[in-house]
Amino acid sequence: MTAGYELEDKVLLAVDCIIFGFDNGDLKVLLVKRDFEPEKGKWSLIGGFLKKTETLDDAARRILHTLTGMHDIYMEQLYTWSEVERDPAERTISTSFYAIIDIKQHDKELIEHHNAKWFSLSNAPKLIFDHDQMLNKAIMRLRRRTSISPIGFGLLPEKFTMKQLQKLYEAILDRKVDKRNFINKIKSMDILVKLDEKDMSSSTKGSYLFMFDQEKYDAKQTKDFYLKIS
Amino acid sequence: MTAGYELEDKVLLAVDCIIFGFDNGDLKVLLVKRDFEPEKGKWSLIGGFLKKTETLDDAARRILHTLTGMHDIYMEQLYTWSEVERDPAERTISTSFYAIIDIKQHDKELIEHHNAKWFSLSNAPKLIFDHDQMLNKAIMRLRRRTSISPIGFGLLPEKFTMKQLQKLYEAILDRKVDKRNFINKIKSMDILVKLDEKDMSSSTKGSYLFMFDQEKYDAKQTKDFYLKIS
DNA sequence: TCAAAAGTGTTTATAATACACCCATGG
DNA sequence: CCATGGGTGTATTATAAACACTTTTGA
Repeated sequence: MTAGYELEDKVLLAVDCIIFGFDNGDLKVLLVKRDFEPEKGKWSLIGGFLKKTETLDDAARRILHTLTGMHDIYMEQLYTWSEVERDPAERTISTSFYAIIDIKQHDKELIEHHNAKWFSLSNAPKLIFDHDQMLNKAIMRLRRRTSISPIGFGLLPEKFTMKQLQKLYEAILDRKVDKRNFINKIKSMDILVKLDEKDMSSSTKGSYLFMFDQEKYDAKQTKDFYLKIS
Repeated sequence: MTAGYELEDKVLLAVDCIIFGFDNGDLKVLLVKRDFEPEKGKWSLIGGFLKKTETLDDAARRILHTLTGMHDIYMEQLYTWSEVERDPAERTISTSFYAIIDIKQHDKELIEHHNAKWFSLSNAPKLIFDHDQMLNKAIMRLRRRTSISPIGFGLLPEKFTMKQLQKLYEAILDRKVDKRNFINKIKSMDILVKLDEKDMSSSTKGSYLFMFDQEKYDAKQTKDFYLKIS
């Protein structure tokens, strides 16, 4: 069997990862200082090149791990960018992926990787190539996702307060939501367990801690379940 | 300036187009008989390879035109497929695009291209590689899009009846919708103009013809406008 | 005159939104 | 005893869904 592919152009396929982090009410993005040309020394998304022996998802995981030490991050494919001059050095197509994680839970992994740094969305530096476009598209996608389906585990400590959860939504959606409506909505979703424990760190009264109920959450995920935050 | 890209793998980047067609209440997909190895003679999506000098969108348009004669079709990027063994002949990544068109308006262009053929979704043949997956993902995306935002121009004749529009939605969503709710909804969107003309071809009473109001439609498109069909 | 498709509104249910006061406690 | 953040419920509005009869006219 001979394939008729001999005359076709081959190109470099890059992967760029947009990692959003949530910490203390603030939505951030993880960037790295590029250590090779072109644009060496400038800030960029976490990127690298696909190898022939791996899928794009594999490549994204490998690159993320190499540049930041993080592992077990589920990333979702976002878009493939193909402007001819997007990388001035050579014709390169890039597929972008994104994920959102809890910064605290991954801080230790990151400490030794001094090239990677968290930036608040509001004061992120200008990025190389079309990475600003990628970031924007990722923000849009994240907002849409967030407003129609509950945010998963792993973004908050195992035990968290309603206030923390609300702050998370507010950070992603970039607007305030009504406390009572928010709580009612979350309750109606029935994916949280209220604990007897209280968090005393931010008030005299203390606020109840909650956990995600993995089973209920999974059950709902499979259906056409959605959440709309007022 | 030297780029540090020399050691990276290069791959073939393919483009596959999923063209949905609507004709007479039936939703179809356009397939071609492959005329090169591997899998020569089998049915596949409309595909080809990216050239170094074009974007993916350019490539999609070029390939669609080459294989079917169609032009001026706006396609939306769907997903990039990268399983290592997806094409057994050589490592190939593929970005898929989709569009939906009015079959009647493009029939003439297609007549001379005997390799391309419309198939109803319900009895499409098995496709090569991962093309069935691509098709499925495209159907899902099309349904979601359809249920949250009005379908554009170009899918129906310039003048059309409410019945035709309803059939279009029903074909895409693959379920019946209530006539009165549908009409009320469409009216509330305020993007159609009712003409004085009637279509007499399907009843003695005749049914009014409508046209899209391009300006109103564009205005709404820019907003967060959406439509939900009961 | 009747068959076949067109056209038309109202009621009900559900979901989204707006909104304000009391509670508990450590200092 | 009071300042601070925690906790709670209801009324209103908007949207979705269910539902059936009358009109027209060519054959």
